[in-house]
Amino acid sequence: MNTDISVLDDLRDCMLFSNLDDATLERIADNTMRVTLQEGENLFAQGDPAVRFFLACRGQIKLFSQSPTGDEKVLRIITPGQTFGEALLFLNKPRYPVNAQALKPAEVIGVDSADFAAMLHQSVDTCFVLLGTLSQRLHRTLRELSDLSLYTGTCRVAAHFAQEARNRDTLDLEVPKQVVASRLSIRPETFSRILKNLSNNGIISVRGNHVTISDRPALLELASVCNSSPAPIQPHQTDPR
Amino acid sequence: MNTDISVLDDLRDCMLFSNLDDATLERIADNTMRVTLQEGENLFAQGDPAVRFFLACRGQIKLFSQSPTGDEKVLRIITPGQTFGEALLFLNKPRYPVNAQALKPAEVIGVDSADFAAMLHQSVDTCFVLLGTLSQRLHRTLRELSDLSLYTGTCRVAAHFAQEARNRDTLDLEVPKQVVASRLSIRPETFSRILKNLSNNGIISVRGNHVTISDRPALLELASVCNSSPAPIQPHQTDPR
DNA sequence: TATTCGACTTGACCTACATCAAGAAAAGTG
DNA sequence: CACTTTTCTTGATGTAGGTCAAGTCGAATA
Repeated sequence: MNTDISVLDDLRDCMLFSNLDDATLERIADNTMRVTLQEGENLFAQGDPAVRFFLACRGQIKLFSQSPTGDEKVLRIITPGQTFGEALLFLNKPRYPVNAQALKPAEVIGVDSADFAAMLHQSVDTCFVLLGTLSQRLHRTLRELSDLSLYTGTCRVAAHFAQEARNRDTLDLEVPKQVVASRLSIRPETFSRILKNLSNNGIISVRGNHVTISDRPALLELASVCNSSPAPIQPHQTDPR
Repeated sequence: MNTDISVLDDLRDCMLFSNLDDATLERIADNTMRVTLQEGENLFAQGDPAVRFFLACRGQIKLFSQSPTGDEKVLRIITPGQTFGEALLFLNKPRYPVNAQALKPAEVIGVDSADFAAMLHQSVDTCFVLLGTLSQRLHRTLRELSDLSLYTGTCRVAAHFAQEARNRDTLDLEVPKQVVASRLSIRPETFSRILKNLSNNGIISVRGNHVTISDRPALLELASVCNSSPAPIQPHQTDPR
């Protein structure tokens, strides 16, 4: 029996559980397990039976698919407060469709799926929260899918930065560049070249994992209209002065 | 007030509504509208306010995204019995994220979203049906997304045929080849070449929209292992005899 | 049966991006 | 602070698949 008071707190902080009364929450908490992951450690692998889903409390976790040849495609970066694997609740013989690996030391709470499903039956409100979450996730995924076949790499990078920076003129890459690249379905080398190109055109400037947007209109233009890069990706374009 | 008895029947045949009692179902049916679409006619466009979702009764409808330059990416083919647009129920300011266009004369039932959401609050079972539907759709979409960056066109075609044919050794393309191509994120020209290549290798044979699988093991091999085509796509490989 | 129109195919060519192979920078580590 | 390891960058080159243009085929229409 899990009497760890902090589990309750962590659950309560999460939208998905916020509609449940204390008694219900405690029952769920009883069947949870806290898992600590070191950087690079795997939480589960593609194909593993999925008897529980997770709430991230600390660190970062990447969800990624893998081809037989070992190539990876990062599908999602989990940050604290997010849940993952809940969608599997509703499949009959659920197995994780992706790998989960910690990008930095992480801590997650594993919630028993069957247990939670039973609770769900008692709370329509929670059903609605979950429905909302899954809907948004579905739309975002569909958008990524169409973006991938409709837009070039440069364009997807521009759109990503534009969204990531929202109203600010600066943003930090919270994960290694190669991971960002994979999320955008771009090879690290190509991603590097795209960044350089955008820099050379005075649209952004990059220092380490820190990106400054110097020409937002141009970035937005690229993000929307873009089909071919404005100045195609060139090797060593020197600043003519 | 919609007293059309056939609407009730059509709703009842659909999983999403099958758990509702007659009274509830009739209340929903009262607020539905039957829409008949000619081939090529649009049901809604990307960006339209989404006040209702739909149940397809007849025909085929393609859901597709469009780039500023007019390029299309087909995301889903709707067939009779399927619902679409329900996920928008749970967004605050819902707009259709895709275009919907009839591929052949079609008939759909439009269900008022707010109306249905209210009903949903009364039926946890229906929530679960919906959760199941959205989960599966999410997983399929995620798989397509990773397949797109991990596998070649040939491989995606092989996988598509393998799945479409399940246990049979034959399958019919239910939509124009260019639409299948777009679903697989392949240009019509390339799709044509891939089909020819698979034919030349004796893996399938194609006559019109009819595909026969002549070498299933080879097809499955391609579908799983494939990163480069086994015999790369060649122009006019003649049968050497 | 001729004719039109769209869907499909084929060829020639091109390009965005991947791959391979070194370096250069960071980031850890002893 | 040297030393290793990993990440990132850069260049040279290759290729899957896109683009453009010209057929060909087939179904629908006249």
